[in-house]
Amino acid sequence: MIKSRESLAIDCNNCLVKHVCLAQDISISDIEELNSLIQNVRCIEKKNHVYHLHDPLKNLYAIYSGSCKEYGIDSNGNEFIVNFYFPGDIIGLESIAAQKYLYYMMALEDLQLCVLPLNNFLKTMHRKPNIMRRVMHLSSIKMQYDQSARLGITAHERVCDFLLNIANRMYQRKPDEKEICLPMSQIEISNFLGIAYETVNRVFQNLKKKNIIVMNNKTLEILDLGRLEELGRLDYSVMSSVSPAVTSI
Amino acid sequence: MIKSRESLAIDCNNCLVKHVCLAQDISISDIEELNSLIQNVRCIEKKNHVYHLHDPLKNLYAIYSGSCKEYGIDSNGNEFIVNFYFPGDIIGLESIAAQKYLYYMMALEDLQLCVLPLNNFLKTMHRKPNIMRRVMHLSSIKMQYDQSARLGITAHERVCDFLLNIANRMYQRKPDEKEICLPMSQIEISNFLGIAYETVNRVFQNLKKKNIIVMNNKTLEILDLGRLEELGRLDYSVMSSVSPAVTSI
DNA sequence: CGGCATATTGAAAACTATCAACGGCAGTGG
DNA sequence: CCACTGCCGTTGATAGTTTTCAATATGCCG
Repeated sequence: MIKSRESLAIDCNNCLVKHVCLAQDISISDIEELNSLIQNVRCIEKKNHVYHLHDPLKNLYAIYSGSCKEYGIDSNGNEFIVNFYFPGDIIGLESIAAQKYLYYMMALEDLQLCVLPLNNFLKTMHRKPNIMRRVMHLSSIKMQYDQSARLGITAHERVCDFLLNIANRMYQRKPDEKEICLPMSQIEISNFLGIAYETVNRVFQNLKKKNIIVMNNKTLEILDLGRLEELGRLDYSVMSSVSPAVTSI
Repeated sequence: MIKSRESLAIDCNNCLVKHVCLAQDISISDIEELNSLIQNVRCIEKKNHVYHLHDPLKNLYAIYSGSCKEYGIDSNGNEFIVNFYFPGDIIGLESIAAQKYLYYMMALEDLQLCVLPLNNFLKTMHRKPNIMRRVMHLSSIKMQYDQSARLGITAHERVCDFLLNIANRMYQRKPDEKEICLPMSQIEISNFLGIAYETVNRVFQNLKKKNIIVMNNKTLEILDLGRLEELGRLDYSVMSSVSPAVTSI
């Protein structure tokens, strides 16, 4: 379950998502500092947990591959999904203050996580001001996405904003990929957006009928970005101009 | 409009909200570092802007007194409120990555803002690891609140969660105050929550009728916290146990 | 193949937004 | 000082959207 980074030949220098992760804008010598900080990779199979609510927080994680969902259980015993995370995202940031994880984190696909021991990470930030700046930068982007992820009012707007958000983040990661793989189910999307899953499905059907998107199975392709943006509420031009880095929805 | 901190006798050591701001958990000698970093206070009258969308980001601000709203204009020209901020909150964090402000920030009441010049602030964080840790801590709390502020599904849940969120934050600031002053209008609450203002009003009327809250003018008192929590979705016990510090909704 | 989770669709019920009207209150200007 | 104006809060009636309930289809996994 835990493997050495070395055995998997994982290195911040040749990482496919370093441009959205810690290593962006960091000098070669400082990247070595990251490489020595991050010794291990945790591998977690689909549907397994990275951590549970209230587990003591010892590590943050940077997603090397795969995706996961962050969720809690409300007072009625129902799951509520707080966020989805993708390669390059840092997970655990919102739990630092509490020193224990505030939510459950479950793999949606098989996950490879670069392990960031929190205390050493803070020491590294202190030694290397550029890494500290990079962490502030990534934190800032996460705040920006968290604040604006849920702004749409109607179910249509919410679903369109969700698709734009995901598409935007995927574009940062792989600008050439037209097809987006959605690792979460429609039920999970509906849960995240706070609307009934039948409604999510109907909005998807509607967007398909208007030839704005195509979907088969889990793959999504956006045919008409302009019209999707008209139907959503957010102006994503600001977001994409920020930087090629994203931490969360 | 800009005054020296000295002339107003403002000092992190005797600040009324230092326990939710930067100075918490910081040694006396490091607090002097904060005091020398923060030379000025910006005073802004009610309904005036702290900054506008796309202004270059040179400063963060710590709210010394007053409150403000963060908002944008959507593609239809309508205002959408992203967040509310109160004394002790740091504003501007989500704009660091973009190096320009991502939203408008308007005073809801007369504001006094401690000015944190960003570059010097980053240098201070580098010099003083405990201050860096404190900033990470406050960032973490902001993420936590941003993620969980909007989780309710129905209008009732959303309004109740909003009240719990505000009450929680006010309790951190003044544990003895039973009455909460809501500096924003019902219209602004409805805008923030993404529901019609008539609906917000009806929920308030309903909560009053059930003797869960009392409201006159802008003051709110929660009579039955337990029932309010039942009606909301979030479990705020986790939040309040985190730490006596909050950065945003 | 069987069993289970997810996706899809229709119809009815519930909820929320919209439209409209009115009262209160503060600020403005004559 | 008082009328006037505009913003905010309040309430009812109606229209529109979304949820809920129900039934069926599809796809995945052992």
